[in-house]
Amino acid sequence: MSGQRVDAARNRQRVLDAAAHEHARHGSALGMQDVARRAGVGIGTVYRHFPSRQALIEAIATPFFERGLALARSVREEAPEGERFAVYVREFARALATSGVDGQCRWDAPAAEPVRSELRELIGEFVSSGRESGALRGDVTAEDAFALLWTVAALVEAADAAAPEIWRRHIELVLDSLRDGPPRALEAAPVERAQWDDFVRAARVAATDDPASAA
Amino acid sequence: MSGQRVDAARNRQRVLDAAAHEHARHGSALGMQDVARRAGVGIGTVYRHFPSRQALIEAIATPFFERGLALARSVREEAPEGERFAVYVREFARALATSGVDGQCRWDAPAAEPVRSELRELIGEFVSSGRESGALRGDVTAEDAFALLWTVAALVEAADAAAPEIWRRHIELVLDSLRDGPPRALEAAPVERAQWDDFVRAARVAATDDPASAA
DNA sequence: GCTGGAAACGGAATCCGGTTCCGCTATGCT
DNA sequence: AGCATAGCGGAACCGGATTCCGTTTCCAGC
Repeated sequence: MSGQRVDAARNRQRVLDAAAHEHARHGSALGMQDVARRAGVGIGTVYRHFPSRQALIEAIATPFFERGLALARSVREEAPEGERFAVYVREFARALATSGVDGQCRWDAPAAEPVRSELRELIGEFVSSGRESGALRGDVTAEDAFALLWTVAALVEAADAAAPEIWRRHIELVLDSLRDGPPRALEAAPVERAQWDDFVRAARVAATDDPASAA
Repeated sequence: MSGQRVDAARNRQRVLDAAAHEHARHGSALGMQDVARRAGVGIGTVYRHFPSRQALIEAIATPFFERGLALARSVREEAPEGERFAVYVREFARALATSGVDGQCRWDAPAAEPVRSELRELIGEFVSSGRESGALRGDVTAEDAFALLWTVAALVEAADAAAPEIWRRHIELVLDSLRDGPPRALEAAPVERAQWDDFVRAARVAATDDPASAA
């Protein structure tokens, strides 16, 4: 892997760049032919570096996973013990909403295992420190927190950038369910019916497919 | 639509039956050729009745949506005012887990609009009656309830039948966030790390694709 | 009951996009 | 410079959705 020819390394990078560009436009529906053309290489070359479309997509997604992990690390450094999990969920959602990743390159991709594993550690820490400092209910587990992260990801993904109000409010609501003590008044503004309709519409389009637009 | 030939009506039904059968086996990855063969008709006939694969899948999913709606109606009749939303969420999750529907035929399909619309009405009723009877927090809206349903659906879908403990527990947790008064002790058993791993594995397979198995 | 023509049908042909294959080329080591 | 080989390009292959059109079936009118 280290002893590869310089031109090979250069091409690999070109493909990666081209793929990122295509992915930004067409989501995970990107075409291999298009990637090859944009990278200025043959399709064979694309397949030399990434054995399948799926592998290519995962390769693009990797930086995103790493950013998610880096985010968790910085939350551990900077947020007060009791608030870490809540802060992370909010930041995670924001990152996801702006990242443009979609279902095909979820964080459950096999290649992301080490990242996910470390993230699990961190979430576990957040939960236990939250419990110890009395901010989280005593019966909440790391797995609960993970499940919550999972559902938040699904909601954000469906809403995309279309309707951040939806997931912002929902996050506050469910974070409340983990909090120790009586529920607080929601700070987020209630979601209007019209916003909700936009959300559903956007999710529908995303589910159907994305013939997307140009730019 | 009413004045169609009898053979056409018969064939349409055959296609629908065959498609349901294939869908049970291969999920939304069902093949048009296979459907045609099993129905004993030509592919052209399949396309005459359902203009695209997507349309066919939605047609199969319709009964599921209707069952979801029927479920809501019976909950309205049979559950006490304060409990209706909670009961519905649990039943909805159970139905989803056993229905075999997957992402491709989400309840956001355009064809399901009338069903979804009536469901929205019912959910709205559940929420307001729950609030009035003091079971739900005063600041919870129908849209909050919908968002919760959405996330639960995502979690159940990912977990499939693989790990019901995951979503059962999560549902109790988030229902708590809507409940008025202090959080109760969770009745559901905590999720073991091993169960969680199974869940992630299952979700990963589902996301990758479903080459499924035979039966 | 017979017939004209519209509605349906069947399935070969087409389109499309991912993947494979293999002869050719550029690299870098001796 | 010469050679072994990693790497390249892109035509060919393949599977699956969709289209097209000649043929068949139904049924309303005679």
